[in-house]
Amino acid sequence: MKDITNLAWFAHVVEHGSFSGAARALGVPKSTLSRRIADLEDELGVRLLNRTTRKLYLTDVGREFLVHCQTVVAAAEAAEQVTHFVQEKPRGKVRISSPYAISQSLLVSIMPGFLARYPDVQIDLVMTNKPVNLIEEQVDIALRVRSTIEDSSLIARELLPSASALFASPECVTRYGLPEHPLDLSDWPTLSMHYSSGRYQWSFTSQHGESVTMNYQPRLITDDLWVLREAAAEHQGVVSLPVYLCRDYVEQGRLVRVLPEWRLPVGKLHMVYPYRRGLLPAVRVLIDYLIEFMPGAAGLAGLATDSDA
Amino acid sequence: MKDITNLAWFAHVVEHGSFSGAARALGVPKSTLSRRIADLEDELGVRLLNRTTRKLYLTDVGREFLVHCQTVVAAAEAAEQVTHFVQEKPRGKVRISSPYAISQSLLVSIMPGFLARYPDVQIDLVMTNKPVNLIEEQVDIALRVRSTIEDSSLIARELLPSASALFASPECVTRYGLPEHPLDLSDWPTLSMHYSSGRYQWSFTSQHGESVTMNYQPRLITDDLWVLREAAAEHQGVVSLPVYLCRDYVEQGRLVRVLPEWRLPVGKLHMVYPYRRGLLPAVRVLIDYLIEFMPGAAGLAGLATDSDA
DNA sequence: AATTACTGTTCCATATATGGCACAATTTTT
DNA sequence: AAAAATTGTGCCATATATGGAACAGTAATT
Repeated sequence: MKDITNLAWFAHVVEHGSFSGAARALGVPKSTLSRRIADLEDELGVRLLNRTTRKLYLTDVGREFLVHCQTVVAAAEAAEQVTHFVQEKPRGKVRISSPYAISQSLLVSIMPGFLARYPDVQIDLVMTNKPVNLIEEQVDIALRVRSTIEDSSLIARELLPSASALFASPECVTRYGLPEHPLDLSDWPTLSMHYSSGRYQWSFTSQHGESVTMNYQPRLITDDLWVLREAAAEHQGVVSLPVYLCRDYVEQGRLVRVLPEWRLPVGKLHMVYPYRRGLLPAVRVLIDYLIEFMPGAAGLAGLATDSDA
Repeated sequence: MKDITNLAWFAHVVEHGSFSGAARALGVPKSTLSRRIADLEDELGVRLLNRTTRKLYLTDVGREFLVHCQTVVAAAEAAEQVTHFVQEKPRGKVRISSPYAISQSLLVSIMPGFLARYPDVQIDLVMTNKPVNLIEEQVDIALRVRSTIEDSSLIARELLPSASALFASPECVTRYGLPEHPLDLSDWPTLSMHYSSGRYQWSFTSQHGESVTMNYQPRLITDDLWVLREAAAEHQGVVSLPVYLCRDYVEQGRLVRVLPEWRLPVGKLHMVYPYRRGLLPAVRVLIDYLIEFMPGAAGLAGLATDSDA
């Protein structure tokens, strides 16, 4: 079948009872319609309509043929309807990928509000600490903590600064001595998130502008911040963690901030999504919602902002 | 919806799992396929497929959309199937129009053989003595007795000569006197078929080549030959009738041939059908069957051929 | 590690389809 | 009776879509 559109046009011609009428309804020149139906008949080797200059008569074949053509039209309209449906208001599923820590601390606190505001939207929250390929994982939005997002095929929106600092248990500090300078940490056991680069280092900046880069060999590598925090609280070593994650533990005396005068690079919580012309309303409103409410959620969760970094 | 073919192509792309595969299967360049699907997505404002260079991923919308596209494909195939069905062997209905007399004397005798030979063909025999418009009456084949068929949009096949002669009842001949010359009929009551021209005349040719044209005012005008024959047998006057129609009555002594030395123009039984590229097998075989068996049927029915005209 | 094969997309000269017009045929209106 | 309106089709300059080649990216193979 060369051009299925011809089937739909044929159905319209029959239903309007004339080429001219159907042409007007379809917004197509009647000469085109005439030729296309004639082409269709030639291709099929069968006459569908007998024409006088004034009236059309369906052939027997045409009559049976018509039924299926009408099915084509109905199915095509139903197909189009599907796309209208998800476009007229926020509807359907949105897959969002987020690291565990972010999900547990920030997302969970704002999701109820979002779900209440958009009752026809379902959220599929994929929690993972691994870097995700948005297309392969079929994810609409991903949250990432990075200093910069380099992938040009993605749109990146900066949601929050996410300051990190070094933490260790008081017991560790007692055991290894309170460090005054980054190099004092050289014989400390260290913990770290997994980095695919395989290079583990801290880049310190003092309040006077002095820079020190220090390589270290982590005793524990994992891809979950919470695990790292527990390990640190259990005296396993010193670790770089988001400030907001540790605030409670610091207040409880389970962790202390190490080298508070030296800053580590401020990461940023990014939201990334693929560049797409037709972003669905459901995805759009989640993006907007995250932009609007994530900073507030971070405040409630005690996330470090510049002022307390 | 601009081009419904795109829906079918989309379905094929999904089912093959790749543009290249679908392109090969459809016999379409993959560049065309790629562009058409992209156009479709733009037109709908929705992304149907997420592509990597190696794999395709249906979006949620695409998945729902696909169902209807598959319906389109199935319906289009079903439509095409309808046309194949009636083309692969003689099948379906054939409407044939024929004058009453021809139907009753000739067609009925050969129809059983035809119906037996082609069990999947139905014949719709429209008996009428009025001139039929093949298209408006939706007739595939019409039988007509004319000297020539002038309509160029029709294909005319000559089936038989159909000689006519004048007949009257013996009683009439006794009453008005046996005519020796056409002009002897001038005071006879006359009967005639209905002619739309409104001009009633007999054109005689003698065996010596002499021509005489005689106008007359019919006492009875009808459009059925059988009625005319009965009227003549009932002594209502002289009438021009096909020779074969009257043979039985002549043998029974109910009618006699008048002016046997003077011939009337020999009409011809024609079969006409519209010129169509795609003549269905069912129509084709009926045409062929009539050409093959009508002469024999005429012989059995005693239809006048040249030899007995 | 390097090579090969194959993916989907883009480009652009070329081939194809389009659509305004004219036309013959017919119906409706004047 | 004549004129106006409307039908479906054929024509042809023009606009649109096509499809082969090139390309960048990825997976499988060597």
